[in-house]
Amino acid sequence: MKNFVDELRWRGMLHDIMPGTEELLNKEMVSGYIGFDPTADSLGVGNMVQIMTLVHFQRAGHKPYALVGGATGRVGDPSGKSQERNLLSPEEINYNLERQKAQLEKFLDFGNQPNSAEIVNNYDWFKDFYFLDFIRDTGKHISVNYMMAKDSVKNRLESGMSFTEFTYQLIQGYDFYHLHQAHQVKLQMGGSDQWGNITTGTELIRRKGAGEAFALTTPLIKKADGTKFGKSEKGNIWLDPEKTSPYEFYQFWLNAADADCQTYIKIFSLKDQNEIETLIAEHQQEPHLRKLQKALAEEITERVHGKNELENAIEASNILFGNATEEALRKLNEKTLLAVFAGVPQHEVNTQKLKEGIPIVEFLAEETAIFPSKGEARKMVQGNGISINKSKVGMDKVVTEEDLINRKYVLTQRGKRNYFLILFN
RNA sequence: GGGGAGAUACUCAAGCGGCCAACGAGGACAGACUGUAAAUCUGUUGGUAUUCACCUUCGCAGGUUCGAAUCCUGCUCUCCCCA
Repeated sequence: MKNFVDELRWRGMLHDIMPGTEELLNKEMVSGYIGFDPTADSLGVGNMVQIMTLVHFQRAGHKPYALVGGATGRVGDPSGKSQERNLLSPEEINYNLERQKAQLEKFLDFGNQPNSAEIVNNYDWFKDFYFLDFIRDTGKHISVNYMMAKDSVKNRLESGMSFTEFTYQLIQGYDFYHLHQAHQVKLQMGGSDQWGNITTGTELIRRKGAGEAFALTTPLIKKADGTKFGKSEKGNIWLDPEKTSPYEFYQFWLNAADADCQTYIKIFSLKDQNEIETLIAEHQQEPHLRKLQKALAEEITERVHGKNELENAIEASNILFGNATEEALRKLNEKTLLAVFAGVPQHEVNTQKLKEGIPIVEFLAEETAIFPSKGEARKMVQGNGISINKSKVGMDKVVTEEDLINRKYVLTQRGKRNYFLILFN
């Protein structure tokens, strides 16, 4: 049995740990769980820290439980929230749960080993709970004073919070108790913002005389520039390829800042300590090669989206950012082309107009709405900022049938990074 | 209730009768450099027009004037001081 706590420690994934936890983990196979909140129909990279915690937990020989919050999702966790949350309908929650389950299965081993992962839904044990039973059997053990002392509650006393959210910690606490009784789960893990909720659980277990329970939290990751991890300009980075294309996903990791990717690789990579330390050392020697970002992006993209999608993402990146020429672009078949430019804004133009040829400014401003006005389009062309099919164009450019790729497409670039795929039909 | 100051483009902020599509700063976008980075340098930043030029914009509505962001009147809103 590997030392799980040590593993988290060198990876920088240990924030807080209850006394006795490490001893327990080194003594026997432990069942531990982390809860996931079904407020979105996909997990995002922000959830990956927790997923990886479970992965390392399982790799150390322990038994991971992923709890999806069918019940808690109906209440709303006030931790770290400054406002009361909107409640989702039961249908939305169920849909979200199913999607998240499928994603968890990509990371954890659900086979037939003693320490195979399991997914549980707390709605299963809460759905038949009677309110009176709950407040008698559970509420009796936890005082309001204790609940009020939690940061998640204290921080909201000024702005106000509903009774519903106030009770959240009891519900989550009861989850722990239930898993402790039903599955001998002795450890709950989570982000450091969950410490309060988790200790309500250990407290409940202790007061109900049910035995020992332990807790461990991971730090919340922040980016070096202080902004929130897990978001790009376009918004959240999701694990669902429908919501964030594998290409965008790959790019997200590839674009990580130098300072950040040293933290990330320890958290998100399954490589061992030696290998990671070597990579970091190499990265510091030659940061411009960005070995870390590449290793990180490749490993994670492959795990989440598979080898095929990773290769497509790399290929797309080479075409979009490498020195790919017009020839390389023309060599792509239609399917790859569309895959590469999935997520790029598209415009449709009538093919008839091509017979005459479309002057570049008209093409940019009127036919495709890439620019809102002709003047702006003209200035950008004069400023050497427009490429058609990877080649810079000047004011004399006229778009004709010769420019079509696969007889249907014209790739337009504003600057280096903004692509527009024009579809002729 | 009394007195004062102000409202300018994405934001801040000049301009106070013609030279104003409006100084400057920030932001944004693009170019060079670079690592698909940071920093730096350069350009663009109301619309139409290849040029001349024209149109629309300085809180809103009127007025004075050959000509108004600029002067006058009314209105709306904001801030400050005294009660």
